[in-house]
Amino acid sequence: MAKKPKILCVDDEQDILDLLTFNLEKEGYDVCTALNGRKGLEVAKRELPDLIILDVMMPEMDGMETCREIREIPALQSVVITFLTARNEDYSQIAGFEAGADDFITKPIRQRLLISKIKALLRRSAPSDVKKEMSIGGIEIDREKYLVTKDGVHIQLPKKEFELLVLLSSAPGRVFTRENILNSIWGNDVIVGDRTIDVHIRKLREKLGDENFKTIKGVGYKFEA
Amino acid sequence: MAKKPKILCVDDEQDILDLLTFNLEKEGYDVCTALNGRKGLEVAKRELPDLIILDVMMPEMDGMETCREIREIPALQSVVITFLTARNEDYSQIAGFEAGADDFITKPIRQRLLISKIKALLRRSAPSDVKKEMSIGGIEIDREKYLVTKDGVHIQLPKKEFELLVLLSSAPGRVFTRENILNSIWGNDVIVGDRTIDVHIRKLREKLGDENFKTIKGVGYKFEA
DNA sequence: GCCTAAGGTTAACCTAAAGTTAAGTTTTCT
DNA sequence: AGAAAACTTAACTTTAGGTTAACCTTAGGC
Repeated sequence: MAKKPKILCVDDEQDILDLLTFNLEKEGYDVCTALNGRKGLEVAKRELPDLIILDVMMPEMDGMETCREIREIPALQSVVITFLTARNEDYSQIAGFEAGADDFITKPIRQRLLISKIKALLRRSAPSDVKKEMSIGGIEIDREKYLVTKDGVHIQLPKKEFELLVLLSSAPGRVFTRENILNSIWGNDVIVGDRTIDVHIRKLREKLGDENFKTIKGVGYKFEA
Repeated sequence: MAKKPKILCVDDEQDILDLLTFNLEKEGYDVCTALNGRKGLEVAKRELPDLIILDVMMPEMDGMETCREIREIPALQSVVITFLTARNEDYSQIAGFEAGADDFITKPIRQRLLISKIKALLRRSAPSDVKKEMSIGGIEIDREKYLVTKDGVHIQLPKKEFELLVLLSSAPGRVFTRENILNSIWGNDVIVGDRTIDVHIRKLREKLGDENFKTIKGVGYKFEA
């Protein structure tokens, strides 16, 4: 079997954390916890869990805010986040989905339902193991050092170009649609013209070789060796 | 932009269907409806929607049963299904997840919440798409990479041809009618001549081998190894 | 075995999408 | 503040690929 999925639970009540931990560990998940939003963010960065359960109501930094900040972190972009809310808080669900939540669990927690939901959510999400450095076809990319080397020569790329390269190279061969690209580099809300992407692609092609960046007309772009 | 996502709503109350249709169409979705489970199954087979909203309580064939039967159909295995339930029916949610549901929407329907949920579900399901690669009779199809390999040789197919191949190969051996094909690749509203499909089929036969694409005269086409 | 309708073939045409360039704008750095 | 670098936009060109129309072939009912 694959590695145990890791779940981070964030709630300000220790009782709830215990309850979640007990039930989730019984199901074979690897559980970690945090008592508030800020700590949750820290733990999330360190542990890179597969799923995060966030209480909406927390002192200091609430679930919404935590969720938004988590979504800012590139390594956690694809993590599944579900909120924990009191029943009948529909209005908060709307804001929640907009903050980047994937689902909601209502209190009081029904154990069987909790497990079913978690399973359904994890079933849908793909495993995400991202390496810090990579080398494909003479091109080396070091995401942490913000450095690109082609045939042994360092190339300093501007931010947007670098982000685009990182995105495309995160799954070599995979096609990213313009929508994909806009969402992950510019964010859902920012609107930039379509030609902007082309221009950045052009720059990359100029600097790193035409042949590595393929256009799939009507679909998007992909990076290949 | 990508093709409009297609949503099938199944409920025995016309009022609810109208409400759903109105709200979803306003958001730019392609909506179709059915008044009971059995009809829902029929429409689902014909239209191959991206998401299905099923009322749990329906005469004749209830939501659970419909859901189970939908999951039996290969072409619909990865469709997102959400149930429509009365509030406080948690017990039915457990059974629902086990029947293959992805989420629940509670009545009375809150419009903003409905839309948020639908968006979140479609967003989540889009990239996963369950199986990304498949291999039938020497032909490998990788949806992510938008890449087809025949006997070890990469073949780059144009968008429409690729979509057609993906559709036909999603249920090898099954016959897709021209109507099926038009509905799922071009969408309900777009109208293209009949010969257009033939031309794309021809291209596929040229590139991937005549023998794999069978014509059933008067009915449609099927893909076989 | 003929006739008809469904399907096959081809090449010309058309269009939406991507490429290109240069001119603004914004940001960053000294 | 001023200059340089990065980013975005706009206007224009190019092109892949989608569609069509006109004609040809074939299956299968009679």
